[in-house]
Amino acid sequence: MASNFYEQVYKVVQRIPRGKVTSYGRVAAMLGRPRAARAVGYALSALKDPRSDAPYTGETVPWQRVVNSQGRISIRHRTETTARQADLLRAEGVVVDEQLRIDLDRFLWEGPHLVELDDILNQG
DNA sequence: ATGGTGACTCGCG
DNA sequence: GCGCGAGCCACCA
Repeated sequence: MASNFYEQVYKVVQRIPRGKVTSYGRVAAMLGRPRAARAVGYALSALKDPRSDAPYTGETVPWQRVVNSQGRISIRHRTETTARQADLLRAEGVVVDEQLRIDLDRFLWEGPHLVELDDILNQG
């Protein structure tokens, strides 16, 4: 199992199918840390300024597919980033209304089965 | 080691 | 449904 928490977050996020979303809390729960939602958000914010040799960047990790538990794009982002997230999601078919809400009954990704998760974290 | 910092959540009123 | 307050956690100085 990868020792770096951020790396695990990125690996799981990369498995979110196009056109689907999940929440920070759910990603944390998948990693066995149900209360580490904030850390997940922090991990994704770190994608903004990656090291030059970093394998995980905003280009390789579909960060836009992670929203809050209410199914809303976090309004705490900088306005421009929020708008970009909405655009990216709409571009892949996710319906985002004017209040930046997404219907989780339609677009929520339930996550991988336990056996798959093990492979994701170990192999990637 | 210690404390500050978020792209979070949940429970209340 | 909305705002607030209080936990919670990995990172980094």
